[in-house]
Amino acid sequence: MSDTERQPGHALPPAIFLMGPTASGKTDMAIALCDMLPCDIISVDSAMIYRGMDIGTAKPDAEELARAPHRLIDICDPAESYSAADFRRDALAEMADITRRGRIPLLVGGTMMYFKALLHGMSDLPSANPELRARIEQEAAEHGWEYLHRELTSLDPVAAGLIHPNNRQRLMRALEVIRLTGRPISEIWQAQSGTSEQEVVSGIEDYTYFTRWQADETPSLPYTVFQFALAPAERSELHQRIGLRFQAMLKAGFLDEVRALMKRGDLSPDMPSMRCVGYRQAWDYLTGSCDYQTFVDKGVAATRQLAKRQLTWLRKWPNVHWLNAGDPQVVVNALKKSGLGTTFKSEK
RNA sequence: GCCCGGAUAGCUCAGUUGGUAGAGCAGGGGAUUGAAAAUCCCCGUGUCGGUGGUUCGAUUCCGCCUCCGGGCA
Repeated sequence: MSDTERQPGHALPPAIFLMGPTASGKTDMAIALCDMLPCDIISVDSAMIYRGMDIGTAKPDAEELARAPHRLIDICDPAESYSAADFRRDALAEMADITRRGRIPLLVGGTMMYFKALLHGMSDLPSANPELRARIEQEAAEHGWEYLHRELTSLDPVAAGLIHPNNRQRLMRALEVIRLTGRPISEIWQAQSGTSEQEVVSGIEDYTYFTRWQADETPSLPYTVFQFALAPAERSELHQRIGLRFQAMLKAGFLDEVRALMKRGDLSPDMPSMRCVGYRQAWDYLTGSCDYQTFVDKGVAATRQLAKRQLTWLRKWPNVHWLNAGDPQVVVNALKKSGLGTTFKSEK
């Protein structure tokens, strides 16, 4: 957490985070903000990255996208997978591009892991290796997952202590990293330091007017970040919105969308895309594993559970300005109060 | 009208050979380093339908009542 390579005298360019649980109204607010501030939207959403997954991900429609283009949506085929590290790389590039044009990156979404990766960076670790993972699965089938956890205990006791034996996904990842690098993953975590994105923002040093209001102090992201969380004050209100939105998705043809994806024939329910909330439950219904009402109930419940996990992230998130109404003027006022937002040349 | 089942946690149900009860789901809290809308951890007091009786003690046994299934008329 050292703040070494930042040159004094050069203020960092601004960026806005608009975070919040699913169905809290982030997209509407972001689009409204685009009419009030010189900002461009980057989506921070691990589901909207997929092409052909529009209704179930509550992706903005064509008209909204024409009004307020979103970067980092529709960048993957549903058969592909994408990672937090991929997101960090792509988002940094988009932020640099937007900043270079004299505009403000507005990062909007609910994938908190992506926000965290962007803000704090990630250790230099190898990416997923499907062949190795298949081999580890095979070993688990032969000896059991407890055996693999014991193996991790002997190779990397620190990581083994942090990873619950039942958490196969993380257990597998820890073993994967050890086998790929020969080093314990916990050692690499500890070795993490600020990485070198200085070059990413080179050429944009003319932002001298903002204060450090709610600025994130971590050195890893070379921007002054203004962070907002949008969520209703009452959980019950969010639940209500989730229920209504799920019904609206059904009316809009969500099941047809999933049928079309299934018809391709190359997608399977264990792929990240098909594990998304709603899609997983629709898959079960369309393959006859449950009845319609069960599908609806499970889909709504899964959405509520997602929102709960997103709120768990947000509750402890430092430097967040909480909003419980979808009024974009509140954001603009908060930015103005900080000194930002008045000096931009409106060049729409 | 008669007979047989049910009635226990928000829901579906298990259980107590009589000593006031526990699973799954839902819900709540938490973790989160290349799958993160993922994955995982923790959290279960509820007039055991009502009312009389037997009993030291009844949610459990017996009677009656109410409601819900199913069957016979």
